[in-house]
Amino acid sequence: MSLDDRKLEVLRAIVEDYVETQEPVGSKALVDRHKLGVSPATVRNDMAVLEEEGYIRQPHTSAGRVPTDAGYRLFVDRLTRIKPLSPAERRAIERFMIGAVDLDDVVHRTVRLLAQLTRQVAVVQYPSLSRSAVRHLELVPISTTRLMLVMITDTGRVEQRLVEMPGPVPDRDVWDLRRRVNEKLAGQRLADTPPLVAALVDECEPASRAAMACLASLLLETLVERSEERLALAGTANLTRGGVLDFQGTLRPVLEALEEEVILLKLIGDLEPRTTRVRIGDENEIDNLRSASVVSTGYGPGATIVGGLGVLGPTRMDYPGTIATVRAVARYVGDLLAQN
Amino acid sequence: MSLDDRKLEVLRAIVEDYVETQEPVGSKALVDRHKLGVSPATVRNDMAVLEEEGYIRQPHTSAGRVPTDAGYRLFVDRLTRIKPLSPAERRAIERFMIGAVDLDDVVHRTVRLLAQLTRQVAVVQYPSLSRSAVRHLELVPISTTRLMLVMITDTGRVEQRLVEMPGPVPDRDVWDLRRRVNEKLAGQRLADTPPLVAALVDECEPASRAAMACLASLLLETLVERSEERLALAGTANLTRGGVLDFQGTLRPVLEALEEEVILLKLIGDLEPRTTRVRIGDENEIDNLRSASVVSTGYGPGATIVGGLGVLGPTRMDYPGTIATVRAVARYVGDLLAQN
DNA sequence: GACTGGCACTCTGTCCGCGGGAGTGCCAGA
DNA sequence: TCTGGCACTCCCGCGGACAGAGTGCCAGTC
Repeated sequence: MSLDDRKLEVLRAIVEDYVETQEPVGSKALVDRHKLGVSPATVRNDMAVLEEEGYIRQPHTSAGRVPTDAGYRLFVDRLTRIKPLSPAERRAIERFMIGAVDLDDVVHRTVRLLAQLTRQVAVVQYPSLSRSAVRHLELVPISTTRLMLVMITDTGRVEQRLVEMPGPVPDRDVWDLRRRVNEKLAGQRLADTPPLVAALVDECEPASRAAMACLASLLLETLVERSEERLALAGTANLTRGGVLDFQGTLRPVLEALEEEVILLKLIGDLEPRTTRVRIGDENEIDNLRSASVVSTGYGPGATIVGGLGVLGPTRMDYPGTIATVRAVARYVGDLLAQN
Repeated sequence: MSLDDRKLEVLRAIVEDYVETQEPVGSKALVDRHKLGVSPATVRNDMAVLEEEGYIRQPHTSAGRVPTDAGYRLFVDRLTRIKPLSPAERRAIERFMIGAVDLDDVVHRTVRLLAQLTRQVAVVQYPSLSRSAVRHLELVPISTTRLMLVMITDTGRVEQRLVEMPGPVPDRDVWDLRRRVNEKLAGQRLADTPPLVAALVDECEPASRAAMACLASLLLETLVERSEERLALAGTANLTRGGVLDFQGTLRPVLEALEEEVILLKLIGDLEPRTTRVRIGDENEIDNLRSASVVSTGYGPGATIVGGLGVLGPTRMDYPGTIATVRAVARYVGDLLAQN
């Protein structure tokens, strides 16, 4: 056998109460707070089964029960009632995001908004270069042998890199380079550019080939291969809510993980379209985050995904609320990007 | 009377021991560890005086002594022996900074380096726009009525902003605008530009005046007035070292302060040239940081200062070491910038 | 067969009292 | 002016006692 409806209901009640009170919940308290229609003794029997199945556990004999990671997982998968955003939250989103002037601004506002609404740590990835298309490439002479390469993408990102040329480059040549590069690459997705860049060099007359090769290698190396990802973080102070009880005593490992961009990108940079991913405790591959949960999703204009965003908090988290908020914010940001 | 040499020596010993052990230090331990040449009883008398003068205090009767903020202040002002960097530290700086490819890279490496060397929270301000000069302004058409304005400064910063033009702007006009703007502004410090920008509009023939006015107002508003400052942060995990004893129990207020760019800028954005500023505990204007100390200094190529950097940690901090490191890193970054 | 009330049991958190230890302040003497 | 000695104060850690919360189990009921 496995779990009948009432046992699931008991699990839900335990999760909900524990998330709220942060204290192990006992059978008595449970029947008091929830209309389960049965006596504490019955609930105790159900709890024993739930514990045997690994969904809840006792911190110690004769304490109340606490959900395990598996318990949260079941809760999220099967017991979550979709919780619509409150009007106040909707208004907060609008108010926060209105008047954003550029991409940087959008990303920063978004991450703060997320942190504030969910009362957790928020992470927002900038639109990924590899998923963006080149809008324009600009070459600006800095000195006789140095050019600044500025790339503007259709998602609004602006990336720049200094190019050390093999020799002096007269203005005329700069114009020429700029024209060729743009003709070839403008409108192309960055992921598709490598062969085009190679072709650019091949098609070059010998005179300017050296310069073009230099430019091309830089383009490939720094803008495509290293495919620079950026992200913004906010709300670390929220980690200190609820005492140091969450995160088993120390924030240390969590703070350390949050400093590593690579880790954060792994967390929110999952690419499945239109789904919200929830990683609970041990499901996280990163050891430092074994006591944390991450809710993340992709965002982008229309149906395409250009980047990820999400929040991180204790496993003891309001999953329905957090999931709803993350989704809503992602949708809003997507719409904002679509307006460009 | 006030403090003779031996009393100062006692204070120094107390500070040094307390910083190291994080425990109140008593008279006995003091004479054991330091060659003071007097007995514990004598030291006790000196301690009584130091306490009366407000430089040390007892957590409770019959405990050892702990330096007060004033004690640290005196220590920093009068008792700090300059501590040269270890060869290992010098090597770490070199190794860390070598191969930085652009300004973003330099700033990020710097902030991580600082955090690692001092084992504290590090903050680095990007070169301030208002202290930079315009190297080049670029206008890139995004759509018929939208331009992307890209500004490159002599400190390597690249800022961009979307400009919504009053009407369609043909390519010819874009060239014209770009030429005029650059002729007028290139080479000027940003702080000096407002009258020049105004002049730009005045000198414009009526046909393109509307467009220029639009561009000008954006330039003024976002690039000069709002004088956008950026900064980088690293090492927050270091706040958790030494238990939660530092910061009187909760990291909360400190983490909150670190989220506010405005606050951080106030902390490290002090402009006096070539000095290192130390703010100890209560000397901080920000309430949330009353239990923290900040060591900051300016950096820049040659003698000019273009930005600030510093570290934040518990008042119980190794001041001589931290000051030396902050200075050394600032000098190194300055040299790096000068090479451009 | 499923549910319930009752009861004994277990474990935690807390309060209390009690030394041991560290450190001080003071005083008399060198 | 410094020092050794001494009494005093206060923290800290330990063990025991106790109340409270919660459980597991069992016998009884529908």
